[in-house]
Amino acid sequence: MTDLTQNSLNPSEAEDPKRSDFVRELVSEDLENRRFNRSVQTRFPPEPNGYLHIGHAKAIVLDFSIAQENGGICMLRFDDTNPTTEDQRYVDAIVEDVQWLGYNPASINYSSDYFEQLYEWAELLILEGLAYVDAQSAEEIAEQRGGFGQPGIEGPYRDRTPDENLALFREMRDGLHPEGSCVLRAKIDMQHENMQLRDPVMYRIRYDHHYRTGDTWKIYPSYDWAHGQGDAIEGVTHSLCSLEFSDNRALYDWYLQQLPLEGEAPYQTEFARLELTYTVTSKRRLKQLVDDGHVSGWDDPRLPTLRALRRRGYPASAIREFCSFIGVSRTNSRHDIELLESFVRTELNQTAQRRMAVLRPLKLVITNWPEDEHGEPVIEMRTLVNNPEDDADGTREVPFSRELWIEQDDFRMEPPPKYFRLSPGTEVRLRGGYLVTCTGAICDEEGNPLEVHCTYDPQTAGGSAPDGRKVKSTIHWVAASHAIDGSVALYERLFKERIPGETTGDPIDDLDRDSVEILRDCKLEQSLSDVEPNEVVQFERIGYFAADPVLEDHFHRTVGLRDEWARLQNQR
RNA sequence: UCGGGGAUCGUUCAACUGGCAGGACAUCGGGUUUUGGUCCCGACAAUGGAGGUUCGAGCCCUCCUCCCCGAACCA
Repeated sequence: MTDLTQNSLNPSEAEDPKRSDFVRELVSEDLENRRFNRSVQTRFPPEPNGYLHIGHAKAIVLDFSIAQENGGICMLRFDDTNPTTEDQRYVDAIVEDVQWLGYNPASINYSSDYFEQLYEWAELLILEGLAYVDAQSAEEIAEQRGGFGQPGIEGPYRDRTPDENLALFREMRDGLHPEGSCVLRAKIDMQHENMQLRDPVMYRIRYDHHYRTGDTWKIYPSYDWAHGQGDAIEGVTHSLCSLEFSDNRALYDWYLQQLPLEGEAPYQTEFARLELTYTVTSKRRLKQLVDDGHVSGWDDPRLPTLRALRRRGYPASAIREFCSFIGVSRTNSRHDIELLESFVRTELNQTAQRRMAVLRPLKLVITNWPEDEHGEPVIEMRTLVNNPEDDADGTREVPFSRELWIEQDDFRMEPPPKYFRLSPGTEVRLRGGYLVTCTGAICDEEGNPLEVHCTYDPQTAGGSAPDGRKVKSTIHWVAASHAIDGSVALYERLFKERIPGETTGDPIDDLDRDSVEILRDCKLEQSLSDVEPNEVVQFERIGYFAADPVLEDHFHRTVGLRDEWARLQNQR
């Protein structure tokens, strides 16, 4: 189960300094001109045939914030006009994801609830001679539609009488015609330069079971015949969608003009969808990754789906902030994934509690550490700050003793230039513990360190020296006697290329086959066993990690900390 | 080929609709620091091209170039 409770909007988001964009400008103009006699209404209209991803988040944030900023409402509407591909489980998942993102739709609607109304309106168009039943094959219809620069031609059934059409259409509804045998088409203009207006299909016959209407219907409305009408029925004012629907706008308007609607009709505005570097956001590509087993499922943390980002530890607020920051335009663009990550870091830096975890352990022994009366090493409790960015998070007690685990990366037998961490003869701080000086190390035959030896300065409890001397590095540690064993999943980008598939046309070719690394012998600070499922903590000096919702002591790397040392090394 | 959109620092979003091209991320440099984190300071860097109008053009006009979308009984 996923925790969906902690997603109220930040106050800072509500009073977001008004950034203007062309959509908001349109809305304010409409408000000034009193175009609508109803409040601003928007809707997020997914088709329940897949899972929501970061691209949808942009649309969701836009739809909801436009409404919120103007005292209006935003609804969730499932555009479920295709029984072949849609399913209730997608509805459930989408509702959950929208909620997790932090939004409560004013209502949850379904295009399928309008099937009856849509059907009546279709008969109306037929009666007015604006729609006809075409008994040609899909291929024939496509052929007659013409092409870019070539006008279409009118088919043989175009001039049937309204009565004939009505009878035929009712037969279609009643299941008297096989699938694919005929369609209802709007009678517009086969020569129109906009192909969308070349007698578009309004209804097709499908004998599939619809997940909501069951077997009630044998005919299903097309997207265009359902969408604008759904908007109108619901009272939508501003119908926002992505750029590829630009050409559909004329049809959207045409349909609404033919119908006896009250009040000003909604109108459609298109904007550029969100693309990100090093990932894909298309239902088809995502489905392929899942179906072909390139990832473990729709919530594989390497995916850009909302459930994956959630599992990975991305805060909903960071996604929201990111989406409103990037704004909205009509330019095809691809944002750096780093920008999203920087929003995640900014949020998590403020909110995530700090803990110590050693991912690749190396034993460190403090040779002059005292023993108790039984000859056992003393266990000393050290007090560590939970979050330097937020005093309210308080402190915790962490055991410290003679034998500790430290990160393999934090010791070098022969330190490279600029290496500030432990090496023979150097002194470092064990965070919140003591200053220790390395006296040497036991190595295997190949020279790999097995155990590092240090002496500690008893005067430096807490980590500062009374004489004021400085050390160049602070490293994290976990007491060997109290460490819990855990595992960690380190994620890299799923794709090696900035624009997956750019060169070959197939993103799969750019898949990084090693995009996840599981570390199984990690040593975790005791308190890490208390972390709630999906909670994100910072492993000091490493990154942000989300507790797996089911696996014990397993963490997913949300995002790493910026790493100056790694950058230095890459420079050479 | 026709129709519809688009083009501003490396990436993106701005520029009060004709008045010194700004921010964020990234990069580079510096400072602070018990996280090589955070924070702070600084630097780099752009109006696709050619004409025209204007005192003045990213913005207006003309031509050109390049990119995206459109010929499902998908959405």
